[in-house]
Amino acid sequence: MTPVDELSASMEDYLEAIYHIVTAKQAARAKDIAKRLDVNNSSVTGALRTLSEKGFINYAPYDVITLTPKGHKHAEDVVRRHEALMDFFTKVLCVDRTEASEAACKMEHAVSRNILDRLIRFVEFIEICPRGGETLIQGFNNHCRQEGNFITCQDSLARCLEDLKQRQKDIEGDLLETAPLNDLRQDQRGKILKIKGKGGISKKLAELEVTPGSIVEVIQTDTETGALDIKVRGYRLSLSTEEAAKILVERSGN
Amino acid sequence: MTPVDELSASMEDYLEAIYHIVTAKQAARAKDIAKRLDVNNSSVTGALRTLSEKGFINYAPYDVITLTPKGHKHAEDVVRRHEALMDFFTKVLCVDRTEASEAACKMEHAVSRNILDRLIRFVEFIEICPRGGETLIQGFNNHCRQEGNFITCQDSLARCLEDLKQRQKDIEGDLLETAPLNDLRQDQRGKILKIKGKGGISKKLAELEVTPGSIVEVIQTDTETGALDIKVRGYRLSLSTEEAAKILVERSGN
DNA sequence: TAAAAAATTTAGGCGACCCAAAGTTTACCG
DNA sequence: CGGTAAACTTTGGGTCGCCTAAATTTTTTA
Ligand SMILES: [Mn+2]
Ligand SMILES: [Mn+2]
Ligand SMILES: [Mn+2]
Ligand SMILES: [Mn+2]
Repeated sequence: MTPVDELSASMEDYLEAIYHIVTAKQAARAKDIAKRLDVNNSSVTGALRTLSEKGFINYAPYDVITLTPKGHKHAEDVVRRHEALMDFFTKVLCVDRTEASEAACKMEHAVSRNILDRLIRFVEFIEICPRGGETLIQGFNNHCRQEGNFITCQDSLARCLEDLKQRQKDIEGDLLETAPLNDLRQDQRGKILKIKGKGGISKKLAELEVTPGSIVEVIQTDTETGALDIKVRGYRLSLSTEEAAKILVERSGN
Repeated sequence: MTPVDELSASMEDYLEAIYHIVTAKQAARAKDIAKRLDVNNSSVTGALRTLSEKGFINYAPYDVITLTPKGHKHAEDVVRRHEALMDFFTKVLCVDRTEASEAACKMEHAVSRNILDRLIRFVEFIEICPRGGETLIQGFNNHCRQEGNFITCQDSLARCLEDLKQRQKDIEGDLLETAPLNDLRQDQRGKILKIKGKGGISKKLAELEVTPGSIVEVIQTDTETGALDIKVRGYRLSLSTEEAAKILVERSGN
């Protein structure tokens, strides 16, 4: 049998499914899982027993299913891999979401820690680098489609220069500003300049290798409490206003 | 049982191993395969039977193993996937070769046709695009390593502009020239400008979706016959001098 | 509250892998 | 030619993931 802390690809998919169902509703039932993964009910029971034996889920026959802390953590990791691959496929390679998600769900079990990390950083970099961004992706798309009426290196270079100069103008007009993270609104992004303090959130971010230069995206804001859901380096985090205030970012011009 | 034309991940690995062994020596023996894949001899026998039944290899008990045309074709496809992922990991993500190869060999079985295609084109694009290339990758590496002394968007953009201008100068001095593919030497690359003729090589390239704009790399040249081994869109091809002469490329400044 | 319906589990089976140990075949040498 | 070592195959046994059919439990409904 596989070691108690490890999961086969199939078991990871079950765990992932449970995670999504538990997030949407309160708890998962075997039937939901079977439907989501398109497998037979009895297959689910078998998987549940395995996951339960290994301590990933709370499960008793006929009872409702929830994740243990260990299971939750592992599920989040699977989801992170899934989303990271998905982001790369959709944002960089311009593959449509359905196909990207299917491929991601197969590949997520085979990607190594380190390569995943580089991939996340690469997408981040392409999105934020002045020579990357939208226009690079556009250029890539043209490159893919070009049939005859392509451009020479020289022309291509000239165009790139044009493009960057234009962007410089845009940015100068826009005057990028520095702001605490809690000033950002939903869907805005920023580049981390500084993380104040030593313990608490600062430590946590350091553990995740979130450093100045990393890109943060605000996923959601709670208008009442001011709490933020952010995504950084592939991780989804929730921050209180106080915590967010400690993070200084340069607003991304977008 | 899986359909007769399809192979499981495991069987693909066996096929891949056989391909490499057959390429190196004349034919493969069960023992070589077992050693290469680090599995038990008896597992190899089982795999050989399966591959033989499905028509991928020529195999008789106690005899030497070779690939059928069908097997050769499928093996080349597996290798193409392996190399494409490997290229992306090493050239773009800067992962070291050993790790890249391991990861590629796991992921190669999960990557979809379309995504593989986009990936190959992306690597090609990054290598050839003026705003991509070496300096972009360097920028990416800096982005990964930066701890505190990172750059703001504005500075970053200025640097990029500098870099592109410099490159423009380099290119102007170098004056890129147009040449038939057979003029390129080993390890040189070029961007396809035009493919002359209708049938033969032209048709074959069209089938592989090799079009003007695609990047060709010369892997090896035969000084006697002038034949070329090239790599284009992830495919390895052998061309005679006459065939190569029909392909007009713009020399890559590298 | 008892029967019907729905959900879940159990039992049994299959295919794809893999391994250890035991048995065969082959190649080669004195 | 016989003996032997190396290479190879077969046998038997185990895991994993999935399925169907049948049994069991829970929930709904009349
Ligand atoms: Mn998956
Ligand atoms: Mn997934
Ligand atoms: Mn492989
Ligand atoms: Mn491989």
